[in-house]
Amino acid sequence: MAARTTLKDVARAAGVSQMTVSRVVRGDTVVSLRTREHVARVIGNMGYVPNKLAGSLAQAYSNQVAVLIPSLVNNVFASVLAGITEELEKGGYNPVVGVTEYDLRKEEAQLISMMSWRPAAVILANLVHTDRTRSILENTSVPVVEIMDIRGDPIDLGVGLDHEAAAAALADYLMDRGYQRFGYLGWQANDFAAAARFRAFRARLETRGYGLVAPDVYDAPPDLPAGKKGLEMLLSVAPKTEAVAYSNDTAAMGGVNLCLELGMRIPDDLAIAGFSGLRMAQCLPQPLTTIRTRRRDIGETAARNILKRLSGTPVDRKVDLGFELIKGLSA
Amino acid sequence: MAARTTLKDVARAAGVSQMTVSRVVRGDTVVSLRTREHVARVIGNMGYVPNKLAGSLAQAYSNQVAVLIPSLVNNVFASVLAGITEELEKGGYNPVVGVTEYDLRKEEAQLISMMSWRPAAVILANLVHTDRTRSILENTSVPVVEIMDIRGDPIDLGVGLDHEAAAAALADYLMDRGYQRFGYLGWQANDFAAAARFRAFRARLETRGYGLVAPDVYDAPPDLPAGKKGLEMLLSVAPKTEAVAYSNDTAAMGGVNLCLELGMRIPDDLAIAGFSGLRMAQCLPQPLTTIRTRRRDIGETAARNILKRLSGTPVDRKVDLGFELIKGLSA
DNA sequence: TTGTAAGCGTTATCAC
DNA sequence: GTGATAACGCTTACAA
Repeated sequence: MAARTTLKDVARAAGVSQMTVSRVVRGDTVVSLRTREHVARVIGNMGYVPNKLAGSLAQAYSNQVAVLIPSLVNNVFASVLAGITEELEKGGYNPVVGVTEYDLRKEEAQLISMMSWRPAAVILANLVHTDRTRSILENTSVPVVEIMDIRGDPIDLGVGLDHEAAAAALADYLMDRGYQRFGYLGWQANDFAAAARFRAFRARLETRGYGLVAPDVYDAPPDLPAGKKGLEMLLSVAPKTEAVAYSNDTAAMGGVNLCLELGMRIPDDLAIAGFSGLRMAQCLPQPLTTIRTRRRDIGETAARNILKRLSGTPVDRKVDLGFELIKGLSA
Repeated sequence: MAARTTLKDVARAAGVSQMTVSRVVRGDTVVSLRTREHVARVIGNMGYVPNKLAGSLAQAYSNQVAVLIPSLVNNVFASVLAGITEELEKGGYNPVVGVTEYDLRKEEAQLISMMSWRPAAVILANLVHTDRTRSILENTSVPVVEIMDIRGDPIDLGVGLDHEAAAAALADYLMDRGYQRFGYLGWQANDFAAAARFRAFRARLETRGYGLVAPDVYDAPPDLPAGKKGLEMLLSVAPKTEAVAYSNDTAAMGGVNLCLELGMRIPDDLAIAGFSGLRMAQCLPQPLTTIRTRRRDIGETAARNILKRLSGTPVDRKVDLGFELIKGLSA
């Protein structure tokens, strides 16, 4: 495409004005059918591609939606993003993805960078941000959706679940099952939702007179090998642990694996619980006891609410998609 | 941000021209230190955010790189994307991600949409595209990198591995181990790299007088449950199968799981092999026999080559990152 | 139904 | 060093 063909080129070739071509491109029906067809043909021949840079500049807004998520490798956010993408496309919007790596500074930097593209809306995770980030979001005129955790007050819109309630429900379930010596293995110290779960889990144990024998939180990606290694270390410190709660299903699968290798019986020798409700973890010989969250739904709902808001439809300020305790065979 | 502050506003407030402010924003050192500091202060106070729409329009190119990948949920592409993102950021570029769902029509639509944002470069998967897609890519003046499979001729740049060679290597290994009755379980009929592996695997068996007892290819996401179910069906058709090659590690883990449940010994009753070399699959009680690919590296290299090309440095047209046979305990 | 003119907020270019 | 001016390619508002 040596010299890009522009509206002007098409207009000249079609013998009409730029505006008429512009109208045809955008499907404006005020243009007579005759000219519309004529221009459309010329456009096809010339391989004209509209320049949205110019279009959005003229319109003050783009059809891009800024999406800031902590991690792409984490299956949870991959699902959320899939939901966002699918739903956004229905409205003709495209997600522009930024990865924050659970780092609020990076979130801020990414947001600033994205705002300069004049997105039509912003989606980001959790309710905790830097002051600068908050200030930008509070002052923007475009819709902002904070997803995942909804305990607290969203800046504009919120979609997710109550992570503390979820963790408490799991703690209750485990205590009801009769376990007494609990361990906790968490990852990604900057994952605020996970941190909230950890605190709530521990607090719930304490309200009923129990406590954590050995809590450990690592600042690393919560993958299967990590879950294995974490449990190894925990057991070396507190070998009498009866039940271990993981911050994450994938890591919990690592724990299951270690037990298999050491010949420990689950849940008799050690009970294991996860968080997320990944399909994968339900395929273990003993399906994992865990909390199922509606990840994809969170993404879809966030996107849908943006579309609603952009079209002027009233939207619920906060949407709680809830969670579900999966009573597996691992605890 | 009721009325956005623009370059003009800042200029007025600082008592200089727009151009001077523009220079300061971009870190142009021709501006005297005095004015630079002064203007920087004013910018800070006013909370000015540059409008890249306008900037890129004026410059004819943006700092966005279009990235078209088949799937986000698939861990392989999540890693590739992570590599791309990290490396691109070093050069001040941002990825704009489009998901094609292994559908060439969607790839085409996404590409057209992205080209209208005047990206600085394009990254997409595989060498197979629609005619229209090819034509757009052949005619663009920006760098284009086709990743994953490199057997064949890239339009511009290519980074990946030879999937057929990898599949053949795996077939050889399995035959050398003495297996004779092979099954194959693949997913995502439109995944061209996977399809190439399937053909190559079968072809290699045939050159040595073997063949597939039961090949099955499903058009669904290759997750763990799918791998389990696929194997169930395969064994019901061909119970005497000795070794099953999976198109994908995650699905292979499903197969391992089924064996555990059925009490089948691996690899004595059934040998299982995967593809990708996910860390997760190496944490099974019996590490999976598989082919390790350098996913993250592919992303990094693709991005690095774009940066090189954009800065005028010569670049290898095709980069083969190779693969590695992991001799696990599952086959 | 179609066209004209004036921006949108930057940057390149060339004076000063 | 700094500034005026003309693009960049489109859309809005209004005129014909």
